[in-house]
Amino acid sequence: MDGARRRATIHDVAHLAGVSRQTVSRAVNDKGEIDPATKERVLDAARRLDYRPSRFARGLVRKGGVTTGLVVPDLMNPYFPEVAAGVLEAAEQRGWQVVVWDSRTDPGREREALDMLSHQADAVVGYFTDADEVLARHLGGVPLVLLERGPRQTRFGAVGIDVAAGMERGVAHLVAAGHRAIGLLDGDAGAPGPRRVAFERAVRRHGLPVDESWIVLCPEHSVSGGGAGMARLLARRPEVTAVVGFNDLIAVGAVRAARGAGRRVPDDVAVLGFDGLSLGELVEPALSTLHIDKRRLGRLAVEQVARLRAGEEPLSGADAWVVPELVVRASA
Amino acid sequence: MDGARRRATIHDVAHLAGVSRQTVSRAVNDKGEIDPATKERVLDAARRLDYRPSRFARGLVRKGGVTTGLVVPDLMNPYFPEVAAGVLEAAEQRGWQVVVWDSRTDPGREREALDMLSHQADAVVGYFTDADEVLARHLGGVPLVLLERGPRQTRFGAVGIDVAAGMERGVAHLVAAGHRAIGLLDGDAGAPGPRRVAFERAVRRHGLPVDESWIVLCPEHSVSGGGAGMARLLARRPEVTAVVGFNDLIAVGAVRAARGAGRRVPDDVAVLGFDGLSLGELVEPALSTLHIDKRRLGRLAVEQVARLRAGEEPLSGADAWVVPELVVRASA
DNA sequence: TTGTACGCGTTATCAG
DNA sequence: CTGATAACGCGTACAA
Repeated sequence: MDGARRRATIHDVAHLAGVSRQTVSRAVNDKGEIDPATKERVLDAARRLDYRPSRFARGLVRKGGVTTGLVVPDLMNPYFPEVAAGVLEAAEQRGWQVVVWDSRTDPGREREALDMLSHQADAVVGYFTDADEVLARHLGGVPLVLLERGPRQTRFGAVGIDVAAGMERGVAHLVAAGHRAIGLLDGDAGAPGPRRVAFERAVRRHGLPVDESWIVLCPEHSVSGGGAGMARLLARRPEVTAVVGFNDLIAVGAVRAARGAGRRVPDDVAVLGFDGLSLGELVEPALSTLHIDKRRLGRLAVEQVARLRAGEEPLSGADAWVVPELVVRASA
Repeated sequence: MDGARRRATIHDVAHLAGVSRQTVSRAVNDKGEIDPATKERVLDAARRLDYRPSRFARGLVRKGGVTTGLVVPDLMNPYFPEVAAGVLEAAEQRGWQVVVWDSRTDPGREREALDMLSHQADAVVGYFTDADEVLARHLGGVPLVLLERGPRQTRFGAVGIDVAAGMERGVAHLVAAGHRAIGLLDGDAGAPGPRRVAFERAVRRHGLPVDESWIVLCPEHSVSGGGAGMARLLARRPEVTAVVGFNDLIAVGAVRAARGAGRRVPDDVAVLGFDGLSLGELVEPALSTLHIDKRRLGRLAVEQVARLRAGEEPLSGADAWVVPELVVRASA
């Protein structure tokens, strides 16, 4: 009839039903202490006016529930729905709700998300690339928990992944299998990320060669991005006999590119992923990978938020730190 | 120092800074009309008290932003993150935020989600199995848009998938390829769902046999669920030469089960999925499928919500109806 | 059983 | 530039 009209308030309902606002409140909230007849009359009026209590007014007086924001870089990458599932699970247990933002791996959009969430949420957890300083500026004091950042790297809450330990295991596995020419399909642009640093260290420790010629950047973090990266690596370092991918998607792309270039996997070149997506079991050959417990990551993040809010000591050490586990399948 | 203390209000800040609440408001909201010196003093006090404006109080007076709830059955199924991405995208464009719930395909949890969201959200979109009546009871008048329900099937808003048209195309393709013994790996328990109904109709139209012996139920909607279903179908109808899966995950499971049983795909048995997951391109053989534009589905749902809220006529016909597109790859 | 009066935390209006 | 005062919409003692 008229969609642009202001929404009905409790007052309107009271007026229409010929009662006081208090009575309306009782009827709507299904309290006792009200005559069934009037209650029906009130409810009817409410229905006719399409009345719904304002969640703001209600939250104001009832000390409304907790809302936390979740910022992920890319919902279409199967990795992130899994950590999101962990966050949702833990949040729900506490009766919290979570509003989700996809930043599309764009620092600008990450900041926009913060601007929004710092107003609408009681806490934020997510993936951010900016430095603490700039994050703080967009945060307005809202508690923040950074995903996949070491606790020593930020003054905010954090839940990390022990990339170094994972990479160590992965490289050791490859070396044990006899590989001496190992490449990295990296995903971190700009400064060397944890994976690259850990990779170089691990490879060096085994007395193998490493320099930037063994490392190619895959800005895409996708199967096709991995394919492109692998092609470049193959061109630059034809003698390569094993590669580890920044994540499973990239690794899968590497497998396909290797095969496309006429190499057998794992016989000619072994491929190791870093994620543990269930997708890895489905491809041919099945992907060996450093499996990360993503759900746990999400749950831990929520727990950190809870501690921050309570003013408790944040989780630390092994409790706020998930370590990748080597899963050997066919590809390596 | 003390986490359980009540949060500081604007009043506390005003008191500490020795100004009025109004001045605090001006400082915090970065309005003009305030002396830089006092502003700094106020901001300092706010910082010291860890003051953050109540989003409820603010929403109350400022006519707060729109929040919509999104309820999905299973975030770990790659299908749903994609529709979620569509919802988030469209919502963000309108400046709305969306709170996400995973119902784990449990009607009971779907209702819980409604109970919660009907209080905290201005609208809800999602997957629900209950009948209109019971949904309405948990909805308290909040606008609802049902995902993947025909507009004629509900009194709420809806965005549908033209399963019949899709299935028609799929079965036609199989028949054209010479298949005469076609099975269905269904996913809808209880009453026959749209896929099953459409399947039976399409197969019959081509003069082929159908009865429940050709149809097996996969309650799991996963790769392993599909595998189990395929195994049963193979046992019951060894002569089967083609199957269509309820979704791509189930179809992938079917492929693996078929191979495990010594059948070649697609030579001995063709497999057709129903989803269009990008995962389908990665498996071996690549999965033929009825591709659904899931992002669009999500975007349309948000658009429906917008119309509902504006009191406009909801989208209908082709505009609220996404039709699956046959993508032929290797598996069929 | 029903109504009155007040407070929740913030912003807007209008004086000063 | 700053400060009273009045909403915003609802819940809850307390009184009738």
